[in-house]
Amino acid sequence: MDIKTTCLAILSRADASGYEIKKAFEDGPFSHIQDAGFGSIYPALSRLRDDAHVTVTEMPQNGRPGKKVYSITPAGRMALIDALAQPSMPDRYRSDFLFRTLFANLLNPSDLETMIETRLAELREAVARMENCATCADLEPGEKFVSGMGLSVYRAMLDYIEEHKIELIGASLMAGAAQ
Amino acid sequence: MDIKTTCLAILSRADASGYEIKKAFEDGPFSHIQDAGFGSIYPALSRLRDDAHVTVTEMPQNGRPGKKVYSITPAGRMALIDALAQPSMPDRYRSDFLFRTLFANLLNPSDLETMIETRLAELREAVARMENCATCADLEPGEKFVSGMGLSVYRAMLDYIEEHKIELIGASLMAGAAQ
DNA sequence: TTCGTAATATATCGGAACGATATAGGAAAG
DNA sequence: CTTTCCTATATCGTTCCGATATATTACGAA
Repeated sequence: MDIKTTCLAILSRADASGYEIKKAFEDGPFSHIQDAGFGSIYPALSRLRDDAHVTVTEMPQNGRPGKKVYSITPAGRMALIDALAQPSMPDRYRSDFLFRTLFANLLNPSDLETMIETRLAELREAVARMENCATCADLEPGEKFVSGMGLSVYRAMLDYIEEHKIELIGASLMAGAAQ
Repeated sequence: MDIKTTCLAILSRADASGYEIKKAFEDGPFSHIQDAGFGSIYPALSRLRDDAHVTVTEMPQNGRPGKKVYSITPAGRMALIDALAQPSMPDRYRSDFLFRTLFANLLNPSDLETMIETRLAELREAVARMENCATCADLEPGEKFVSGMGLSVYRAMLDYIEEHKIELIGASLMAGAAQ
């Protein structure tokens, strides 16, 4: 899914500025499954404007740099529907954390343990945040599905690490003793 | 984790050609957590050679374009250990599939169902492949940990989609009827 | 009060990475 | 016998992303 389509999709829900699109990637239901920085969003919006898939309305905001609100056009909506109907790219997961665990023998055990505990804390926080989500009751079906999937996956990771971390640390201790 | 470090890590296990490094990303224990194409690997190897972190031995292979076997140097090993000790980047997950489900209302129900069944088939195949893994018994601890985590996560996804797909398709049918 | 920090807001640059593609011989399959 | 697949290296253009620059408001701390 390229960034142009992603921006179009967000704009199909509501008009937004580049900044608000960025926020949608950070906080909203997209946060766990897509990401984009300003360096991707602004060029994408420019190209979408060139293609007449969005229009821009500049709103002078008393002093502050004028807020540029982007709106999807009918042509943009058609392009979006077309792009969404195409076969989807396979999911991609990149994990520095897991890559490092593969080379746990090159890490000293205390660093490894710190790394694991940090990850556990992050996962616990993510799970807690998603469980106590105030707006979770009145989400629309698609958002509920994605959010539920996220929670389910985070729980699986959390449980797995808690159950098996001891094996990993044990192996690291033995590797250190062998040297 | 940049590609240079990733290549170094693979070379720390065994000498390899660029092609073999690519295969390690496709088949090996790395396949689910890191990826790189030739367009990333070859420039990375060139830069590693410039930094004296690897050496190259060209093996003329009776006619075929000479195989270039890369070996990690002591300096490379130190750079690797240094890089592995640094705090890890947060995991990143990108899913076209889940992004599309967020916009299920823009898809027609039969396309949506096809998409979901395709994903279920992929997940079932991945789980089956990991369960019947011939070499799983004699994996080293780090590889066992990562592989087990992968299996656990794939199962969680599979179960979740099977349990909740009906809600998603139902919502899509209603959206179609409303139009 | 003044200072610093965070939030709002847009935008660009350079480098890293990726997909597609070119090249080429050997092996296996049809 | 010919097409396709596997081994193997390499580059090119596009896309992407992190870092950075700029500017104003607001709020709390020193």
